[in-house]
Amino acid sequence: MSDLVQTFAALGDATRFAIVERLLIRGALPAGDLLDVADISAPAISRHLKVLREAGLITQTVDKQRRIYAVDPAAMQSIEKWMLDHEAFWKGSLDRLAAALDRED
Amino acid sequence: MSDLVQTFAALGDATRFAIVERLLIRGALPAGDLLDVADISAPAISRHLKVLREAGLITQTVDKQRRIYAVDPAAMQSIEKWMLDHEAFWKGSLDRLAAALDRED
DNA sequence: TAGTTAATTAACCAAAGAGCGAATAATCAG
DNA sequence: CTGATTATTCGCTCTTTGGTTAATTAACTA
Repeated sequence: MSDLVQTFAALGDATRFAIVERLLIRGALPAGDLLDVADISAPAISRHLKVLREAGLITQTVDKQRRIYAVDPAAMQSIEKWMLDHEAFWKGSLDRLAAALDRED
Repeated sequence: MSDLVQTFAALGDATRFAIVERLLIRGALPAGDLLDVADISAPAISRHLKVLREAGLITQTVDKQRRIYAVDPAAMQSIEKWMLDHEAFWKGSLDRLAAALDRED
């Protein structure tokens, strides 16, 4: 599986998406501060964190008995790169659509 | 499940990702021109197309007995919007990293 | 040392997902 | 009408995934 596919797969779960969003908004957080993103058990959250880590979306640093998680900007950049690689197709299509809508006036 | 999560989930499969990539590069194609993106049966491809359609990533138009598929630019744009919404965090982090690397010279 | 906090790993179960071959639907060509 | 083409839906199996509770690891507190 290509890296990007794994990245998308990791984001394709509501709980993991919520974890990433919170980390994007609040910055680095210990696992304990992520327990309430969904109404599931701590082990379940821990497993989601592992999936995100293995997909390269988040990094883990150890501080005493705490594990601090943060989004890895490189993963976000790889998504952005893919979008830019295909920008010519989808962005142009939107421009043409906007132009078509304009002409309807 | 939020629309965006469903979009990511749809892209988080190697076969479906390959279908979307081909459609981005070549533009609209009939189902038959997508059969060889993976070494699986036609029914399997058909099911993947259905998942992509239900996620809003591709559109289907009927032409005689052919079904023509194309990427929906709106789906791509919703991904791009999410990236931009959080750009301040991850893009800034990369800038800071680049600056730090520059200072190492 | 005993107890508490923070988080993970282990063992297990149910549901979802991805594959196949067979059957079906719809159109086209003779 | 018959047969070929294009693509889908159906019924089934097998694997993966996401959840649970219980047990474990590691560090802090008194």
